[in-house]
Amino acid sequence: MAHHSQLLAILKASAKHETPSKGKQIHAHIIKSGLEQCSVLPNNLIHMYGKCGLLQNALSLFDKMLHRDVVSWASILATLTHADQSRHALAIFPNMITLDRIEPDNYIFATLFRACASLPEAAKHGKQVHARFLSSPFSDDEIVKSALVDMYSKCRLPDNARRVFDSIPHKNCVCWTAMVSGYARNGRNSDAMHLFKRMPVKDLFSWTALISGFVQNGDGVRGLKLFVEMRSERVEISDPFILSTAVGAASDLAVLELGRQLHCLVVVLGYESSIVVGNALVDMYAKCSVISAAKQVFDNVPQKDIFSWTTMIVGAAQHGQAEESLALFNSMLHAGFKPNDVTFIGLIYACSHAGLVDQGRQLFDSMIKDYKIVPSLQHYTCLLDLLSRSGLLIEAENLIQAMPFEPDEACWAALLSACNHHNNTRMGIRVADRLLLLNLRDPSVYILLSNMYAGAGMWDQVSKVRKIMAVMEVRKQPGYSWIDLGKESHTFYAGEVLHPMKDEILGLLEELGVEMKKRGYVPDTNFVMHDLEKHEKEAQLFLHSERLAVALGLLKAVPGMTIRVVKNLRVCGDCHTVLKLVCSIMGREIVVRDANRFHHFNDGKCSCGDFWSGSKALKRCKGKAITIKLLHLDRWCKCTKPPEESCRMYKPAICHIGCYP
DNA sequence: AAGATATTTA
Repeated sequence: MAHHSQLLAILKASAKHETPSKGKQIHAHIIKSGLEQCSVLPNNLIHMYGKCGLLQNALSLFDKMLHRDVVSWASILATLTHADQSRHALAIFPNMITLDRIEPDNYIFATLFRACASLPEAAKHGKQVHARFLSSPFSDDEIVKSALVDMYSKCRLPDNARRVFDSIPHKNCVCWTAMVSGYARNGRNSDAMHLFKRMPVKDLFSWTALISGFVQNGDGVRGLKLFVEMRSERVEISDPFILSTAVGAASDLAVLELGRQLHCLVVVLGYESSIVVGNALVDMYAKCSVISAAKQVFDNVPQKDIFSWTTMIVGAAQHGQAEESLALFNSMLHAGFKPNDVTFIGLIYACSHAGLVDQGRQLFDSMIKDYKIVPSLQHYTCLLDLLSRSGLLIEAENLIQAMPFEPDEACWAALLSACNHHNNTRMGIRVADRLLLLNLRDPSVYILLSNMYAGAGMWDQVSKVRKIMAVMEVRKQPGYSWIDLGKESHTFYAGEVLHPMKDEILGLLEELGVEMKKRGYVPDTNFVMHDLEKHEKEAQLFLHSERLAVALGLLKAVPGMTIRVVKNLRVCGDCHTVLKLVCSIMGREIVVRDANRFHHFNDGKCSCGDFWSGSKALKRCKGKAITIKLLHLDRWCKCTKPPEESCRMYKPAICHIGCYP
């Protein structure tokens, strides 16, 4: 057999190419010939196993080693960290000092900080190790400082990161990117931008860090503009993450044409079979309301992972295709995947919106028993929604009392809405009284309250609620809707028509109104919050943003094409009725993505089965603007700002995304 | 002789 140095060379090659078979043979040889006395070969073996993803082999070798040195420790800690076992790494680190009597060196520090970075709650631990690092002989090491910048960035302490960053005399691209990413991921957009501009050398990583920060913070337009700028600076796209980020921005904004262009770019650049990009495309088509295209892309993702399956399951669920969600779930199990917490949220949501009570309950139980997943508040909210929508109100009320979370506004509102729907006034009043004690954040919940009290003839309570509503109205986020017409996109706010085609839009709506009345439409003014005369309320409904956007679509979109509109809030009940009539009068399919789900209007019917008024269970408030936390999927409709600038954004995008100018 | 730092989707 070969010499020591040749063995080393083979181990290095095995590690580099992640092909462990040769390396394993050498392991056997090392044991047979007693070469494990010296730590060099075993250390390389640990490294090789780590690189090849064979954590157990690495651990058992490490445990058996008689003479571990600092390199053995660095190798095993790095292996654990890369295998997503950072907790384990931090847990065994003290043994290095107490049992093996070895002091950490710069490699150890860098790895430990990386481990803390992947555990955002480990900031305290990280700070202790930081103190130790400062008093060590390695306190000037710049790689360790880079790792520290990254750790503080990921532990939501960007200012701590900045202090370390400023202490690095010769900054390389890695630490610049870590710092830009630190600002970007913590919502410090202008700091991120400012620092990015000062970067002496920018590479693809830095662009990705910056752009993904903007997208994650709800500014998809800004993110896409930067992507276009990056393209025009001819930065080579040598990995898929930037593409998945850009596609993700198109999903948030529901800009289908831009999404399609990005899809073309993906194909041109040869990332069609990348899972990261494939999953983003599936999500994009689902969120742009073309669920059939999502399924098509999904079917063509070659090596599906848990994200692919869950994205598709959730997408189908949001489009009201419960059977499809459940069928996908079966295929997923068949393919050998283990569902996770998000998968079950999608599944229970699907059951809830399709009235599949028993299925949904079984899934909830199976999640706990068979998959050992501890249900979160979102899971309980979905289950609660399932029971209450199906009229199992007592069971729902018991659940809200028994669940191990404090029920929030959204939970009570879900139950109240169901009491309303199923005409259970007694429980409704009980729930309404409960809600009235809370300082409600979602103004539209008060409409439910008011209607509930009015139904019971409790006029004192009605006037009390109305008074609160008058104050709330001021704070209410304006409703707006937008429509993507390919080369331009337009945003409408409720109550105003700022558009060059104003007259045509209003004219069309008038005309449609006449035809709707012939078909028996009577405006339902319960959905107007203001205390106004009846005709004034009707005038408000007439200018709801989703109608204006649909009208523009009918006027300008290619004849026969589906009209796709996105609304920041939920579609109001009256608009829901109107859109059912409009789709049938015009013979056009209309799809509206609202804050809660997708509504496919076709042939006078809606895919939601008219249970639109169901729960607001999945709505949460965050900061000033209402963002929607549907299905615990934070990225859902993160547009806290409407994409109003996108009219100008598109044209350059079309030239620059696919090819250079 | 060997080990370390930045971008990512539901």
